[in-house]
Amino acid sequence: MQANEATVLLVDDEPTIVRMLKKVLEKEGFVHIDTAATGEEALAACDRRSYDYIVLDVMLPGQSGFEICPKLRQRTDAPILFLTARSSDLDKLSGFALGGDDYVTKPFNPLEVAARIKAKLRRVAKSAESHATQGVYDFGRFRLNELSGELTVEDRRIPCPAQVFQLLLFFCKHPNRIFNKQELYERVWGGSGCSDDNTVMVHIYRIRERIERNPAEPELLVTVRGLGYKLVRGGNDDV
Amino acid sequence: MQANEATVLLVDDEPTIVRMLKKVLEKEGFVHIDTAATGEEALAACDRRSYDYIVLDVMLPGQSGFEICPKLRQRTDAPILFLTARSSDLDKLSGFALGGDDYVTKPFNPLEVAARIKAKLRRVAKSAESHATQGVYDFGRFRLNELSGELTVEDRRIPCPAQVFQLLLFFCKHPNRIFNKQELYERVWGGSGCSDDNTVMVHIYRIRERIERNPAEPELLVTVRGLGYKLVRGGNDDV
DNA sequence: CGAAAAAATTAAGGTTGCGGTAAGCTGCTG
DNA sequence: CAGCAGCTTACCGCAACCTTAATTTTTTCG
Repeated sequence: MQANEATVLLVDDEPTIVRMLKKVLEKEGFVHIDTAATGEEALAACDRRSYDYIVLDVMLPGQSGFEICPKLRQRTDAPILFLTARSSDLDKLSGFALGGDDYVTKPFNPLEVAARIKAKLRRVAKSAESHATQGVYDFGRFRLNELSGELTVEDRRIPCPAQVFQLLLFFCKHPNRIFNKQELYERVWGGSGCSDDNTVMVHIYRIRERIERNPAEPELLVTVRGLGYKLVRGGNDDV
Repeated sequence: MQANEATVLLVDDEPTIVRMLKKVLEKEGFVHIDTAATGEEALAACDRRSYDYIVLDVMLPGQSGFEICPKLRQRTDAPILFLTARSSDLDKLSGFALGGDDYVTKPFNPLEVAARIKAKLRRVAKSAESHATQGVYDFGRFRLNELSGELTVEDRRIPCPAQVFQLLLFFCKHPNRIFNKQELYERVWGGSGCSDDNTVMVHIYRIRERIERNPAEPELLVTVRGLGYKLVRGGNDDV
């Protein structure tokens, strides 16, 4: 993905910052840049179209960036970069539990932001090219082949029943993104009936006992208390 | 297959997308590119001539891409690449059901699409080449000759009725890939009528009693409960 | 052209593994 | 310390699957 094709959304309530950042990004080759001043505007923008990258200020009027982030995640898989004013905000970013992919503290160097966006987009494009093609999802420790329906953990074929497979496949298609039980039930089981949290939970467990080194301390399919679960893709991320 | 020989069909109702994609593909060396704005047009185009690759938007006026795909499959074996707008559509592509071979989410990089098409065509060309002994599928224990319609198991000619032969041939053409009963019925029998799972199942059994050492414990044509059936082939895979 | 043979489909019964449910337990969190 | 969210285990019913058999359709051949 090149800068001149990517669409970027800037979310910040301070016009000066937005203006400056937009200017720099444009100079750096980005042409599709939208802006939003509040979290609500950002959500609306994401409903309207789909972005390749989102820059999100933490301090926003109304709902904070932290509150908005999970809601954005329901709408898009795009990488999110947090702008934080105080370094204490950083504490809350531990493990990027909210689904963020990067962060920068104010005051920041706009060129650095541009560079990070470019780097991430390059990486996404590359991985999209190598993976997904042929429906093979490789997470290092385990590998899932969508077409042959095979799960391989540490080079060993592990039997995987249909429903477990479907759920794991869903996570593989949306790595690093948090889903709560309702969402999972709706999107994997097919929506219809009222969701059964427990059913989802049991299947989460069935995935873990297959792919985790120690199911009691998940490293791949981690739970984010109060928000849901996410499949973390480690490896090639230089934050 | 080279880009300058392949014929490609683009199906999308948004003229801007079609125009852009066509332009990029032409720049990438493709010369035979047709376009269609609806599923109906696409079907008509496939009746008129045969394509090497089809790019199919999911969101189409009238019948959706998902609905069109099986009907295209009755007319052609060409690889189909789905363009999906929302990532939730992706869920429906589990197992690339419906006969799709690849997918890309909007907004997409047209160069990536071009690259995928080229890669697939290269792969198809290569596998067609390696199967220099045309229409002969050798699975070690058994061998199927498409042209002469002969099935040989452990060097013994085994009589094989038409429908059984067709189904086995289909599996041979797509080794290691899972198909459920509906898919099999649509793609081997010719879709139209509502699929009869039982018919497929009986024919699976007919195949097994011919090629398996012990039909009760299939090793070649295995069932993946809840997902479907697949013909396993040890070693080299070109899915 | 009609009867017999083969093949395809439909039907029926038996088996099993999976998926959902529930229930008890653990450990955060306020 | 109480309450709640999540973990873990075990169990049971059902649906997916297999297999055989009957019936219909197609093909073959006298």
